[in-house]
Amino acid sequence: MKTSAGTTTRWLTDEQQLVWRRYLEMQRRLNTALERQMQATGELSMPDFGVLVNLSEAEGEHLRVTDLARTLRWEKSRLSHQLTRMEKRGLITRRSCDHDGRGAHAVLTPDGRAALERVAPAHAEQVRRLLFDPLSPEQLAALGAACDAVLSSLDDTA
Amino acid sequence: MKTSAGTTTRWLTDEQQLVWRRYLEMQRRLNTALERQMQATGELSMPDFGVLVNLSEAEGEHLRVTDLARTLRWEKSRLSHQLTRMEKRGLITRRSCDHDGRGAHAVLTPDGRAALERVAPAHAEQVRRLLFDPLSPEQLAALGAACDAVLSSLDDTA
DNA sequence: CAAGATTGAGTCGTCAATCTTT
DNA sequence: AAAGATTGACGACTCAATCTTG
Repeated sequence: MKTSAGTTTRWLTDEQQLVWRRYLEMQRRLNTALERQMQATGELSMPDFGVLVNLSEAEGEHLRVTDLARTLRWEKSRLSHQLTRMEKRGLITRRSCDHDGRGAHAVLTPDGRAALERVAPAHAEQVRRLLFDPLSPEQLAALGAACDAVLSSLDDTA
Repeated sequence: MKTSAGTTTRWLTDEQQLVWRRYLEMQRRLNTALERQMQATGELSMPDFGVLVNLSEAEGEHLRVTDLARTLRWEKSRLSHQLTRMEKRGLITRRSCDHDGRGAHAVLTPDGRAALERVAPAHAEQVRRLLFDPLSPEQLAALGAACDAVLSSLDDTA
């Protein structure tokens, strides 16, 4: 785009511009591909999958909603909506908390666990194939370092 | 997650797992931060911004809907919905095409251009600050190379 | 029938408001 | 009042269906 007059904005360099657009495109196409396959192999969305993974890794396959929200770094309302949709489909149930009248637990159902196991292998394969296979070990390390650098900078700001 | 028995799935290595989760988190938090600032400084979303940038860069500040969809690599229906919302807010208008009765053009309005110019400097600053400032030149190059590698692999598959 | 484009239904996500329990 | 959680309204995206013109 063209710049407006009289400002001292520091724009992106040409290389940064290019990388930024490529990054956005990669992100979107990767997401689309993953979403589509997950939908096809097990009628799950990526958010569904994230919730199911976390519950399956938890002791007793259940978690307090707050803890789950913190682990996923999701907003409470987003998680609540998500759990409502997943409950409607029988992937999880909600159970009230013993020691805290305000609290609630999300519990993995057998159906939820089954869906997860149905989907997980193909998902792992696809992530490997689409993201990691194309990367050299150095590029993998660089990507990891880049994520870390950006995340800690985000932590400082926000 | 735990693996089911009897399969030969090749899972991700520990390092890949870690990078993948960090990548997902970076992606989401970066998007959230950018969306929020764009909303705050100019009542625009990232998709709005993408459309406005492309129109502003086009000859005469208008594009055929098909061309715009191809440039953005968006599905037609997504773009159509997006244009409807933007038209309702006065950021663009639609004009029918002279030489093809089926065609339509999306045209940047003065309001749309104003919104773009209002938002662009802070957006560029933020992308630089959140993504590029934390990266060394080597990391920038590596990220670019990683995007290219993944994208060309996606091109081969899809 | 192909291509260009729009529409409708359904899911996902955010924000602000709400309700309950501590 | 603060913490835990839910709800409603609205924007964003996908898929399938539709409409119109070539």
